[in-house]
Amino acid sequence: MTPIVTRFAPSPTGYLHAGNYRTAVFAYLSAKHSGGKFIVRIEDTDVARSSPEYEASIFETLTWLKLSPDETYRQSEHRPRHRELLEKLVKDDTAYVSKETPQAPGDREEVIRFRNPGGTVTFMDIIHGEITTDITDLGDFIIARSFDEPVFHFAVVVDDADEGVNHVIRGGDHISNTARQMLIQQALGLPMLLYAHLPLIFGDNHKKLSKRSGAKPLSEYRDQGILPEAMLNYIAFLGWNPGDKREYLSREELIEAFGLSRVQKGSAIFDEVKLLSVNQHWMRKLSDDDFLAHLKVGHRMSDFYAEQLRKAVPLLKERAHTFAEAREMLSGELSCLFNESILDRALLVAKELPKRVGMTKLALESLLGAIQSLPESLSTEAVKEALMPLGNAEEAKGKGGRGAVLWPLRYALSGQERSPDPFTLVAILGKEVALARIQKAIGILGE
RNA sequence: GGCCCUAUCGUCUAACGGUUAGGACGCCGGCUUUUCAAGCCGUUAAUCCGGGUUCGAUUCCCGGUAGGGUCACCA
Repeated sequence: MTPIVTRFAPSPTGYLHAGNYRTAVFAYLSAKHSGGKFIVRIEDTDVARSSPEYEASIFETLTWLKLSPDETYRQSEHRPRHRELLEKLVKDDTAYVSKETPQAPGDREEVIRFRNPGGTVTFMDIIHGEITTDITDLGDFIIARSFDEPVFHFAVVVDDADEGVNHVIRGGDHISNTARQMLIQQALGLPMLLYAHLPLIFGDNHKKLSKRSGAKPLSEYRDQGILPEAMLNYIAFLGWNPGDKREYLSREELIEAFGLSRVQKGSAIFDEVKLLSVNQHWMRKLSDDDFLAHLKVGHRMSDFYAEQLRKAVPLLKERAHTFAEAREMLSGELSCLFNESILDRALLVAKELPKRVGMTKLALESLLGAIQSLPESLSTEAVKEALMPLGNAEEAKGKGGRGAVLWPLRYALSGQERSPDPFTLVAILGKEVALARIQKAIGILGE
């Protein structure tokens, strides 16, 4: 297979969103799969709208997502070359300087127009097959505002040729631009390119994802704690699949499996819920150390906190879909692992009081003994083994069943309606803390 | 509106012209260490419509419908 040299060509007029990113991903994957080149070219021909801030943010996001380009260019750096070819076209009379009546602010009195030969242009699209466009009603389209200010269509064609691009992989919204670009290309005697117009990605509103329609900047997903692996995996599967049953592929596996031939024709809707589940998958694959690093909780923490945090990692992996969510859990449903003053007397009493304070107290007291005789280093399994008999005994008696002892235990330890199961709590809290909390609960019940 | 593109469960998708139309995510239900989460099991749910071609169309062709894209001195 011939190596694919392609480019991702964002204009620095906004941040990257999932729509842009997906084009970048498919281009990147195509290039890497074939052993070719992935070029990033900043299309900043529109000086008025471009900004260095956006350019920086684009590269920053690309770096986060690990889509490193083999080469990068800035279109404005090619002005002299654009001018040279613009002059050539005018000299050949395939383009001409045209007097204009400005229609809008910023419009020039003179622009360069391409002589439209009329008729139709047909090209073979890798994804869609043959596409024919009628160019007659395009008229003599503008290719530059002046010799030093080429318009997108012109600059793209020239740059692609100069950079050795052989495949144009871009969003389907460019289909109608292709004909005029090919016209310029032919006039310049440049080599033909292969085109792959990707189906668009829609938002919930079933419209093309765009800044305007409120597509989130990718940086927001980063801040939310979405992993680059997850983003890549999810996006790659929007409009493509490997042809087998696999759903979770790493970067390397994606590069290996990717091919434009399996790209979907129809557009797809970006589904955050699915993204979340893909992210959870990748979070779980992280080592505990890496997980902790991604969690980014305060650098200065007590030894106790650090130790508890480490023990909480398996619980977080089990529960959280993002790192932001994990952080919330740390101060919410998992706070009982860190905070000493979690017992809420009102709740404890309210839940158990009306009928069976006595029973609850008894259950807690028997638990006390059982935990006392536990070894110092605890595993959830060992705790369960030691404490379950108490629950089973209760079960045999009927009435409240295991819940009659398990629920008070869990509640005495967590002080919360929702928490990890009681055995895990004992194991993570340790004997000393567990005993203290149960004592305290007994005290409250005794009042 | 002109031109162009597209059309399988709610969503992402699979299916050499022959399958009980499969999977994943979500939803719903059940089980489990009477919570939450996770896990396991299960249920629900789709070939847009109409014509062809064919022994046989999700699949090929045409028409319709619907959705989308594009019609800049933005990219």
